[in-house]
Amino acid sequence: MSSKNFYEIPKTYNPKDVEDKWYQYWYEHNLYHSEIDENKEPYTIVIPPPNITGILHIGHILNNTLQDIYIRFKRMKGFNACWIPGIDHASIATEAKVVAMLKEKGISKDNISREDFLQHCYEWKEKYGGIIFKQLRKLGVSCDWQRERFTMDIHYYRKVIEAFVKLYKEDLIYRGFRMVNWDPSSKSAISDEEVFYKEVKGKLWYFKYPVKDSSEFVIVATTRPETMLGDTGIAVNPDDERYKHLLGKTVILPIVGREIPLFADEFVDKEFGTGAVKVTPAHDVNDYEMGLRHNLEMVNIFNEDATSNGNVPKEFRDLDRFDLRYKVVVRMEELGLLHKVEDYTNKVGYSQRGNVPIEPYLSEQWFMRMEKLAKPALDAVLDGKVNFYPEHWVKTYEHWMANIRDWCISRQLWWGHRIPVWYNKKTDELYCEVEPPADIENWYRDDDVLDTWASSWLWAQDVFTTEKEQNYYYPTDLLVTAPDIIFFWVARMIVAGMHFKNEIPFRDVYFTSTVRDTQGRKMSKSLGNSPDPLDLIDEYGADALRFTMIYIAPLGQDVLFSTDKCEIGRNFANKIWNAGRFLMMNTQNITVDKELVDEHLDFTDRWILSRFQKTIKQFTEAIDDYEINNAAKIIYSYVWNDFCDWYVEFSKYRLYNASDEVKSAVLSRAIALFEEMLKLVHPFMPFITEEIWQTLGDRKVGDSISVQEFPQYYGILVDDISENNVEFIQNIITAIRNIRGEMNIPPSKTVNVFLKTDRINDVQIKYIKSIVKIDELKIASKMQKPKASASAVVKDCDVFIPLEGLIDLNVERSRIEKEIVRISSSLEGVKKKLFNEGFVAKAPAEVIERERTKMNDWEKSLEKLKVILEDLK
RNA sequence: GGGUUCUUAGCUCAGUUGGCUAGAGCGUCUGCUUGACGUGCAGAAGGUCAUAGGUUCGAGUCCUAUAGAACCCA
Repeated sequence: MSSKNFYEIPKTYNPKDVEDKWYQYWYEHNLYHSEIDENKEPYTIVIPPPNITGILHIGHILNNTLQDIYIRFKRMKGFNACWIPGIDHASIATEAKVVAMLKEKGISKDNISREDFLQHCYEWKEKYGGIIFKQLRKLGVSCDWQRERFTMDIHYYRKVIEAFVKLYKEDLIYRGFRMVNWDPSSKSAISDEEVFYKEVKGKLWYFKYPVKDSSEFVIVATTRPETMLGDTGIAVNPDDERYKHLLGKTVILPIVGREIPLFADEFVDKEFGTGAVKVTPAHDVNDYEMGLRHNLEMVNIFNEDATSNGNVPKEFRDLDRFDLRYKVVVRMEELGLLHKVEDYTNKVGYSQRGNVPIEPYLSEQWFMRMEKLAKPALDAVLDGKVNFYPEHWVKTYEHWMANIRDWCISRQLWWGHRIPVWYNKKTDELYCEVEPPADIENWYRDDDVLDTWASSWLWAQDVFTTEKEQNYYYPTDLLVTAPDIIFFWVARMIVAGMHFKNEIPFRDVYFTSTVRDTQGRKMSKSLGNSPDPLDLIDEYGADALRFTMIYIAPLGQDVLFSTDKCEIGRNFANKIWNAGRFLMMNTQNITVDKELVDEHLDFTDRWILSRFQKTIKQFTEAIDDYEINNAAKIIYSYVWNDFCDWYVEFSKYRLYNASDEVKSAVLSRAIALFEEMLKLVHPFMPFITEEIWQTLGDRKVGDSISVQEFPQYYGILVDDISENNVEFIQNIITAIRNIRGEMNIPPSKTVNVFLKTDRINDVQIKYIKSIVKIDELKIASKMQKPKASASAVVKDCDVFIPLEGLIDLNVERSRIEKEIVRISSSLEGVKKKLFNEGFVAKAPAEVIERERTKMNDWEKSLEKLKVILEDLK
């Protein structure tokens, strides 16, 4: 967009021509690299590291646009802005992908060594791990690419291991044989947080268990008949009269033939089923607790993949748990012991990763003691050292932290940070250190790796590799993330920060909206309702997508997204483009210095300067308060309404009529203001603002709008008198347009306008005439309403348009009547207030004053309108 | 079952410590090849702020209850 070739500037903005070009430029000139600079205050963001298995989805767009807006804004504000990108090794997800990939090649994980398997994982990471960042570059993110990190980097890996060793030595990590959530698909334990509950329509089977030495049966109800093979007791509520006579007796477990006790336990709900429940301590959390209380045998009937093992009768072995269920039910029916079957809906725990029902399973695992660790992390948030936006997440956080349970951190996987524990082959002695034991041949190492979240919890601190860097950049300033990982990641990062560094990891946390489709459903691959962000960028441009997302995503609310909403951003980009196009067009035959010159300043100039100052202030405050979509609306409205609709239109009068000297001053100022405006827009729309900025002046190689100083607010430029003067003519212009519209006066037709006012000046008159087509403009402080004219009453001015032959008296009468009704009802409200003694006595003086002014204005208007109406009769 | 949030124009949402003549975008209707832009310009229609009480001079805003929706935890 250079002044030399205006006629080549396309009428519509085409992002494809510019976006990749400028990203390349920023990258080549290394504009977003940060180094320690003691003279500058740092502003730091660490990216929530995407999984190496992930691809870009619409949620990433929102999340990363927000981060980019803050980092660009702060950079322009003069901070040493540092945004650290990186990726997560995603232990369980990646291992599943690699296993599947190997399977396709005919390789089984069981047949290759751990080292070979890890080699495949690293190859996978090299191949796919970077994809998401290539995609993010299309979005324009201003990360510091020299600082890209990976959770398995040597430095980071070591930090994770050191943390484990430290916690072990502090007795905050222990090993134990416990019931855990078992994922049979990955054959690994998972944490409580990785389980989600699904409502499943199933059955409730009623089995008859014969009481020993009796003809009686006890009927138990169960949703999981297959587990009966592992039953070791029957429990009833101690208050249940139905079973009191059976307490202390034993029952013969059908199929198996095991003799199991019938006992009483408070836990049993008399209302559920028959009031008697089978107890399977090895395969149910509650039964496990009961088993411990009553010293029951624990019979594990499953292998790691949830097929039946050798602890069940021969013919039931090696069956998948669902086949086993079928077979048990059939056998019970054959035995005449199936009492009845009911439909039953219950909630079943599923593995988040494998999407299969989890199996409560007894195994040896590593756990982190959370209670003590959680306390300082909870306080940090409650005391406001860490701030959540929106604030209401504090309660969720508090609830979780206050009821926290020990965290199962071991995973039976290979890909990840291997637990730094060795066992002595002879003595079983346990050795936990960062470095292996010296006599390594006498030891074998724990096979397990750590839960991925037990590595990423150090992200905010250990992406900085030296102490000096940590001291400078840490704590970071802002974390932008989705609320669904508040426990997984946010909470644990605060725990890690407080424990290892005695310092918060970040000051502010921005929880993003959930992106949904227009029917309110979450975007998901399986629903196919998730548009590919790259397609959107291709169709609308990255700037348009960024702006749209922010514009429709208020803090703390879900956002309903659809492809066509991108038009908001695309149209806005086009508007900016054309405002620039207009200004450049006018530089064709005139010399301009593109400065905010003082020469030939009139009230419209002072008005836009004032409006711009207020916009800077409101915009900056909105960003500081994390009201980011409000900031988008503020800049949108300034650009579109103030700058384009009014200021540009005002400027045409002088650009087309005035002397070269005046033209030059007007244009200089307009361009300078436009350039300042671009800086406000830049954090939202980096590409188009760079494109226009670069061509608006002669820039040095390597210079960029993204490193210019952000516009400052100067209160001295706020000018309420000029704003009032512009509002005055805006009201008059709007009134004239309204009459023309409602009276169906064709645009080709010029009209005469009479203004009854005593406050208008010559300059204002010229602007009015240039904007609305007027033949004759007659102004007087005293005048009679001309015959057959349409009228409007605005503040300080009556507008009359003589319309001999064009006026429809009925239309005009109803216009005026409508206006009378509108004002009357408002006036009534104000009068009610002012005649209320309580109001006058108790309301603040300024409020009363405001109401009085309103009443006076409306009374005057009403009076005039009534006279006008009378005249029409 | 416990917790959090929401209910304002046809749709999606603003509305900051109560002072409102309740706003915006999209959509709808009318007119417009006006020398930046039809991805545009101008004008218009459209709301008893979920319901019922309460506090207050004054409630979309605060409190209580009810109804409905969403999410999180068990």
